[in-house]
Amino acid sequence: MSHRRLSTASSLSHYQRIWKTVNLIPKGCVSSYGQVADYAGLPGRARLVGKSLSNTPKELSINWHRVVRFNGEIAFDKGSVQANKQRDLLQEEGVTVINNRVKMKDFNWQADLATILHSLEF
DNA sequence: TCCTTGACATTTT
DNA sequence: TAAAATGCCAAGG
Repeated sequence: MSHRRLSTASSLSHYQRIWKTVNLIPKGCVSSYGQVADYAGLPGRARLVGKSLSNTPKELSINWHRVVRFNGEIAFDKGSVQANKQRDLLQEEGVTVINNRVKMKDFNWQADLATILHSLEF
């Protein structure tokens, strides 16, 4: 194969960019699907973030639990196995989860541009 | 190529 | 505060 291009604008696929961005979220912080999409260079593609996380290969070990909805709500149904798992993982990191929801004002990740630009190597 | 789905977001009722 | 309507667009069938 002489030349293969995974996507039009980057050598990284959308999924790979998303996984990489998610792993930039610091311990003890959370981010929203839309925010991750923006930082990954895919504005307006929040749903794609969810899709890529659901398709994450097990061997990649992504910090999926640090991604919640824009209002701080955990995306899974309250009381579901997945929601409880995510809540436990977050609380282990010091993130308070009350009624299936995180206080975004307190825990939302504020990334600086330099971190993003440096980490995504484009 | 068309149609549906989705771990979402924003605006309007 | 809550629910509904809309917008969004890559993937998969």
